[in-house]
Amino acid sequence: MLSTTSYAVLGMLAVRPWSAYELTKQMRRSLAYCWPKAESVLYDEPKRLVRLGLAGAREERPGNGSRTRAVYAITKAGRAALREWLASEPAPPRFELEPLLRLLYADRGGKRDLLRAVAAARAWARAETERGLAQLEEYQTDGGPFPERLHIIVLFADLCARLIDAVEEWAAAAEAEILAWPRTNGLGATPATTQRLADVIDRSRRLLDR
Amino acid sequence: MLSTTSYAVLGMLAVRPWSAYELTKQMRRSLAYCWPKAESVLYDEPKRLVRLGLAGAREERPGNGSRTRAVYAITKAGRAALREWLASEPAPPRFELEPLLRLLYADRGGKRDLLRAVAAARAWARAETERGLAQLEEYQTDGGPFPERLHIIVLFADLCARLIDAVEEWAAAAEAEILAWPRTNGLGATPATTQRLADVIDRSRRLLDR
DNA sequence: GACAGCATGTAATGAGTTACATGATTAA
DNA sequence: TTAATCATGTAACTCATTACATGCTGTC
Repeated sequence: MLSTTSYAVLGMLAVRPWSAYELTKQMRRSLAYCWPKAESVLYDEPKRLVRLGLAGAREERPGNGSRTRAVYAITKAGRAALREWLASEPAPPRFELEPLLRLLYADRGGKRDLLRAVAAARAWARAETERGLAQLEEYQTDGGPFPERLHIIVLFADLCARLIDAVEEWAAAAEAEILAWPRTNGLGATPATTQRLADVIDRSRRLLDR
Repeated sequence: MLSTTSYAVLGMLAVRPWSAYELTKQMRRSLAYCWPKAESVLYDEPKRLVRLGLAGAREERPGNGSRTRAVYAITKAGRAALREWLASEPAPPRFELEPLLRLLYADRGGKRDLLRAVAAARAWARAETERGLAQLEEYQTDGGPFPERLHIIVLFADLCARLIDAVEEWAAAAEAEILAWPRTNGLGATPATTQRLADVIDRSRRLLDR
């Protein structure tokens, strides 16, 4: 009856209490990599958790007389619900890649269009790597905000980085290949395509053999 | 005003005409990898495209007297809209990984729970690889249903395979590390964590240096 | 001749995003 | 002192999923 998103928020509250705004900041550092949502979710979802008794809200007037805000904390019942969810079966991964969608129909557009989509993917990957690297260096120097959770955080970052790397490496190779295309449509099995197909099959076979 | 999902469907109609049911079959072979949606979308969305004049519907009584069905085909206006969309800037990738979300809060559950989530990711990756491999071998032997589009399809499959590989490789490594954990919480910077952190940073730096 | 499964849809509900609103703080 | 940005939220609307409905087709 709760959505996965509810548990995503509940899990953050299990780490420590946060205001909605603080949750949005933290989301960019962690949740966004595995469960991306709009910020407004972090204002709505905690209210629902409170209604269900899984979290509590405390009105707070931070510092000197500024606007009051709600700070949410997990409850005993909330921890129990989270434990129960953690013991259940996870849903499979889902990748949303608009640049790849554009590739799929690239034969209806120009080379320019396709190169732009691939470049966008690559630029995204490089930017994410840069952001991620900064965060990781923080962990290395001072342990970050939750040093006792570092064993989890680093394992988490490892997969994120691998996925982002995969996008970058692919985009670089794709760019090179597409540049050599005379046009976008009707090429079929070019030598490069045949070679790449063999490579992909090879990699897949090796993976399954492990 | 149209959603990306609309263009995803419009793009399929640009390849050839399909009935809604045929679209759902095809979705499993391509769209699902970059733009996963429920099947019902493929019954609703074409109607919208027809309302907007971007597609046409033809009632068809397939074969011998079975139930009639709608077959959708793109129109001139539809091709123009698709071309225009292809020339626009794509949205950035988004990864939804519930197993990774569970890792993020793994210190609230047992090792058993975490290992299950990681195993689910790994099993998913292996199953996808198997499915993908079968499809790729088809392309290799007979060119598949759209041989003139193979240059696109193989480039598409390349990224899909890389992403799935990344999940599998990570899951295998993660499984090994987690098995060696004495518990899920409070470990912080273990030797394995420190090493892995250094490795991830290293990979990121090398990527940015390219 | 009934039961499973394929093919074709529809409707209700819930999730998620975008756009807006408003108060406080800081920098020019 | 105005403008920009941060901080805190709300509302409208769209999108997406889940569950259901129904007819046909083969098979036991």
